Amino acid sequence: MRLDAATAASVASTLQALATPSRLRILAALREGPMSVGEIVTAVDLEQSAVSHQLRLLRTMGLVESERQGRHVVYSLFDDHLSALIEQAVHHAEHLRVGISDRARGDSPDR
Amino acid sequence: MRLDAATAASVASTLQALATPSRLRILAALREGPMSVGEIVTAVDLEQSAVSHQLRLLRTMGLVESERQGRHVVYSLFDDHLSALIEQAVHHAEHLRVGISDRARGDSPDR
DNA sequence: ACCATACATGTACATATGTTCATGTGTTGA
DNA sequence: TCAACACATGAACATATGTACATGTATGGT
Repeated sequence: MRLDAATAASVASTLQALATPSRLRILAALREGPMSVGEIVTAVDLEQSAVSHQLRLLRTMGLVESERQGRHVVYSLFDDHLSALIEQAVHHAEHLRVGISDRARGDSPDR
Repeated sequence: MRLDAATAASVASTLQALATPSRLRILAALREGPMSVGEIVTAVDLEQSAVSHQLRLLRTMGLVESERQGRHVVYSLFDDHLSALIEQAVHHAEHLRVGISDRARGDSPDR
């Protein structure tokens, strides 16, 4: 499979959206169903500001949608393809982690 | 699906390896089979130094393996799971690109 | 009208990341 | 042994990225 530069850039930018702990947790949580920002904040344990910034990014990239409900804004995954991609990515990535020297920062829970 | 911080960090770091155009192209090329560094350089059109650096990263993360053959060093994907992950990631990511405002990073618009 | 709630946005900043340039290391052939 | 080839590595650098802090905006209750 050879990817031309444009396709690679496009796909990479989408993958980039899944490639950070905070966004991955947000997206994984949203797989359970639509959630308000407040619920997401609780689910991922980040500052509200940080969550909003990441949601904005995900929204700009078309991975999530938002809808106002009263004072709340409810976010949801764009579609089932994304949900499937997340599930498989997590599944495969965890599988790949078997017996890895992993000196790359896959740790440090705090921050 | 709720991911704890440690799992999210771990999976995210793996996904990060796929989330850059250069590495994605390298990995996609390697899906066709083992290749020497020189062949990879030709395939992805990057400087040899840049390719070596990325290969080193991929190797440290356990995504690729290398074997010396004469003056050449031949790289290959770690296993079929990775190959499958790449294929699906590309496939899904391209599908997600349909009708997206995609104001993020360099790519061609379709709207 | 006022205020609390819920979320968004601007700014700043420390850190991470990818590439290039220069140089080092290992291997083959003459 | 020497030269070229193939690749790795170190350093420097510009840029991208994620977060916190401060503040702005919209909604609902009283």
